[in-house]
Amino acid sequence: MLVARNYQPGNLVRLLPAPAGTSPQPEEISRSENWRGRPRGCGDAWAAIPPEFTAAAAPQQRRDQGPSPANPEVNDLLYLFACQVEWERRADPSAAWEVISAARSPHAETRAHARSLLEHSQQMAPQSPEDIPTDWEDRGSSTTEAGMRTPNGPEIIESCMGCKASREGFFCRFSTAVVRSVDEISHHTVMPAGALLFVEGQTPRGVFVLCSGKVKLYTTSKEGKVLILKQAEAGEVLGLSAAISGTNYEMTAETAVPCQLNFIGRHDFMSLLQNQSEVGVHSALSLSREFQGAYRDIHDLVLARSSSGKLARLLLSSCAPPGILESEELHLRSAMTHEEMAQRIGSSRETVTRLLSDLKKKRLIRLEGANLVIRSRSGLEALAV
Amino acid sequence: MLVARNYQPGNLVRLLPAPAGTSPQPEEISRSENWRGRPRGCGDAWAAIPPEFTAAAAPQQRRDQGPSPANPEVNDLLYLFACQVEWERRADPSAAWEVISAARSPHAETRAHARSLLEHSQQMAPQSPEDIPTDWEDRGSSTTEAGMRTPNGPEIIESCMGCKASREGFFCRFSTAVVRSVDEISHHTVMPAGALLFVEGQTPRGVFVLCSGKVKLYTTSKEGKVLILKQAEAGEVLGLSAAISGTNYEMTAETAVPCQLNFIGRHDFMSLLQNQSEVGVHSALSLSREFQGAYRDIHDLVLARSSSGKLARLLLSSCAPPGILESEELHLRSAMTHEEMAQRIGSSRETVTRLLSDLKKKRLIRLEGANLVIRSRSGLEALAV
DNA sequence: TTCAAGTTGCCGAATGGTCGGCAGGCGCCT
DNA sequence: AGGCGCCTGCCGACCATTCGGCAACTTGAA
Repeated sequence: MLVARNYQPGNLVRLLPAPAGTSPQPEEISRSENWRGRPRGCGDAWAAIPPEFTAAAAPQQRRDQGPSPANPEVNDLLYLFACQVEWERRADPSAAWEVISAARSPHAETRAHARSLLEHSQQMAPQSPEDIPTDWEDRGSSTTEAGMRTPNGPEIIESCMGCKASREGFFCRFSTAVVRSVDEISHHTVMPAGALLFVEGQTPRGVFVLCSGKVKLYTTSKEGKVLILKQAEAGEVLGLSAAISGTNYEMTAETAVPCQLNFIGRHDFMSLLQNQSEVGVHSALSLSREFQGAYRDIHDLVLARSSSGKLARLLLSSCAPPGILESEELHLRSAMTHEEMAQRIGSSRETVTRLLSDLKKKRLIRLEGANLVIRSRSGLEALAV
Repeated sequence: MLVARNYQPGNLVRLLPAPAGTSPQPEEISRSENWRGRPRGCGDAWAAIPPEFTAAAAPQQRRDQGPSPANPEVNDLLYLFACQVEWERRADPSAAWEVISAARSPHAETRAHARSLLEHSQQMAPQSPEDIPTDWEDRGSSTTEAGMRTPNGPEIIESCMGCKASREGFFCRFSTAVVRSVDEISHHTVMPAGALLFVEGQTPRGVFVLCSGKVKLYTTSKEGKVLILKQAEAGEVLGLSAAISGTNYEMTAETAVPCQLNFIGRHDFMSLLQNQSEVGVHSALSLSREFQGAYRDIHDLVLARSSSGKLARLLLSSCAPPGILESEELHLRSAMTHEEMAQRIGSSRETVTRLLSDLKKKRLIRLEGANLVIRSRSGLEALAV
């Protein structure tokens, strides 16, 4: 079983199979290693690529990019590919981090490319946790706050047996005997915000039970456009459908806040599923809920006549659930940027900005500093159709 | 167990809970009873409504329709509502048929309204098969070919035990013991094309195993716009997620061709699910596949930059799977109308027509009478991104 | 404090899609 | 055969959305 580890704030942690394949294991990348405009944190990766590989890279990039003559980004893309090759050939984690970092680049094209590299590179069999590279922790030391150990993080769950977090409706609400079996095959981990649990297109390695925290689930189009499908809450399972059906992950899972997670390898999970009917029932129930949610999303996203309805629905759904004691005014500490809202409703940043100012003009919403106030809940509901 | 029944060709059969609630059971409506412009088949339903109910209907309609003064359809909508009331008050199936018929009306508004009525009316508990109204079969006698018994229909499956249809990958591919349990709680039925198995928004009554045939699954927006989500093939289960999670059906299931179906009531199914881990595994597997398909659809439908890509993908997916011996030219006996294509890609008929003529101009496709020939598979694939 | 990056707001131009309508053609029913 | 309804194809107009770019502002890091 993996030990729960804590990371320094200010670092990005990535869960990746190591180059030779590995059970999910956290790796870090300094946030100051900004992707665009040449790497700072691991500038040697580029130089380390043998010439024959960089040469081979060129046509590969061209094919992916299509005919884009005089592309100013071609060097960056070449660099990315080189990192990828380096990562696979030499098991160099710094090269991997480079690619991962690029996958979050603000530039759609770069993002799309990095993701496609990630997708193809991670198709490896899981490996035992013992093979964690010894230098993964050293990476953190280059940042300012190296070595700090979760100053005020949540309580760490070491075992499912005495778990306080599990509540009614949680996937892991099994009978004691089953919890024990689950615990035996579990890998407990803590992830900071921004960690990638799995990437769209990867072969499934297993399932993640989200003990606490929130995880963003999204897909990316070929052009790099992002669609946020849902935000998973504590008690949900992630990657279940891919693990069960054996097909590639259909989306990417990224922690939105620091999370407690419990990883179960696919093989272990499947045998549990076959032997304990309770697990099957819970899985079927979780999948059913997810499925219904997915179809509700399709309905809302595809059949909506305009974006304004989708935006209104998004605003309503991101504030507290409609209790009886709700007044018309609803405050929501919207940490969402316009960009993120756009990604949730399958639209563009521009449209969201325009629609929000429309709503402000119509006095349906109001801005109070960083957070948004719904002035007329019923008005929004009318818009949401 | 319900007896497998056969119906006359040329009739529409609807699976409905009878007004007092019933186990799913087929009812018929003559295709010649065209909905719009006043009922022919059951014109008495309108007259039968007591005045106080038709009066009450008016504000109800207004609320649903919003401010639409001088609406020429308001009479039709009133009539629909009256049928609905009649159906519920007097258990008059002919009134129910009227509503159902309207749900397939070519007019979006009428359709939307009828569906909303259906949704709310069918929220009743299932009832035993013995309560089949005695006159349901008489209805068929008003049509030209009354009494005919499947002249050339498929072989009728009476029991799962000796079932020849079940193949590898079918949901019902259980071990012999489980098949026997399933068989005991199964209701075997045959449905002609156009039967509604369940309607979006209904409370789940159970699951349908599709033994043979094809079933269209779709959702409808408030405005009556239809989105065809998928076409289920033999061996799939329908309504699984709703039955398991207990939430309302998230879509409507309508047979596209005559189908052999096997209905299992929700209560029976759930106890089977809890007792037989095999059933849980199969359910989880089916749900996983459906789920992945749903997310693939979201990805394709929402993230596509334009409709042309979606249309190209639709054309490619509706011809034979890409075998190795495929030439560039692919014939597909497209029984799809432009309207239906539009509903599959979440677009409008107009757009599909225009895109198809574009494709013809670009010599990527060709029309050979009723069916469509793909002249350049690779060209389409390039479009499909 | 200063700089850099990200976020927001706004503009005009372009585009792709929808709406509504109309006419021709085809097949089905009477 | 005639009539009817549905499907197709096409038109112009309109609309929402997107794109690209730019400037002001906020925020966090150096």
